[in-house]
Amino acid sequence: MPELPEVEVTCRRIAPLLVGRKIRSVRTTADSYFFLTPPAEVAAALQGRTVSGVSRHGKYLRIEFEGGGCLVVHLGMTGQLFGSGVSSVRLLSATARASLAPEEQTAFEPDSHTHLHLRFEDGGADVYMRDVRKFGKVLVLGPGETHERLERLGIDALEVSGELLFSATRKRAVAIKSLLLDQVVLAGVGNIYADEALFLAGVRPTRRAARVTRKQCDGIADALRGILQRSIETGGSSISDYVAPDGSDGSYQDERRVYARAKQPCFVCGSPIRKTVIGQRGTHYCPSCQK
DNA sequence: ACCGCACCCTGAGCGC
DNA sequence: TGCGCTCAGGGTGCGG
Repeated sequence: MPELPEVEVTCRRIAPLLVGRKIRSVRTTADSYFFLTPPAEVAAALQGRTVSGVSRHGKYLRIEFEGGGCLVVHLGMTGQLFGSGVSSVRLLSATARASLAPEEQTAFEPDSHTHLHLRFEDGGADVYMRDVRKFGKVLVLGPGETHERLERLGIDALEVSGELLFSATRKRAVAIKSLLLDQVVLAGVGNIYADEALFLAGVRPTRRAARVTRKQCDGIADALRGILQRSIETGGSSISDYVAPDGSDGSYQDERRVYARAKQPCFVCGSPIRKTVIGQRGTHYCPSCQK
């Protein structure tokens, strides 16, 4: 489940495969709500364009073109952006990996979930976007054009401060966790990092936002920045049953304190971690450490 | 303006 | 073995 760190790592790894290269042709799947811009228009808009850069805001990626305009990509829950070369192995789903013998794992073949397939004039590695559940999104923006979804995004979560959080929480009746997940307040935080940050800050996720103190807001902001930064450093791994054979993948999953640890002992006090539901999302916390 | 909830999708895991 | 059920969740959009 890609959140800010996973998107940042994807951004850094995909950039060398895109920047400076001219797109020769684009293959897409059939139209679906995955395509905010219809697939035929995406293909037409990308063909012949040269990528000038890749950037990220919150969980959104922008693949920018020389002469203006860009392709906006959101990975949703299961989105993957990767090249046909060395990086493909790490970015395939656990299922796809498990079904392949180790010696076969370098040969990715586009499947029905591969919604974009980019080929380049230089004949080098292809680039794929794959998304099994289609919660991801792609859209094309012309030069200077914007989109409401992007306009509304709050400050990137790596830049969050206690002051910002404090002012955003005033008069808000929602659970503090729901507020952290609100991309209009803060862009990039997802379910895992919200739970982890609230644990580190010692704040119970069900607490109403308006009742969180200024000091606690400072704690949450510090915890968020620290966790996101640390996760990027470790490769931005998300929670998964899969363990990379070579162990070279992101390892943040090994550092989580509460997420997906229901009934297991808290690392600080030993109390069993509790699981509840907030805003349709599984929520994990220590009943003793988080007030 | 704000809040809670249904919904989009597919695969994994479970019980029978 | 295989069916049917439940769960996972980012984000939108609806009704209250």
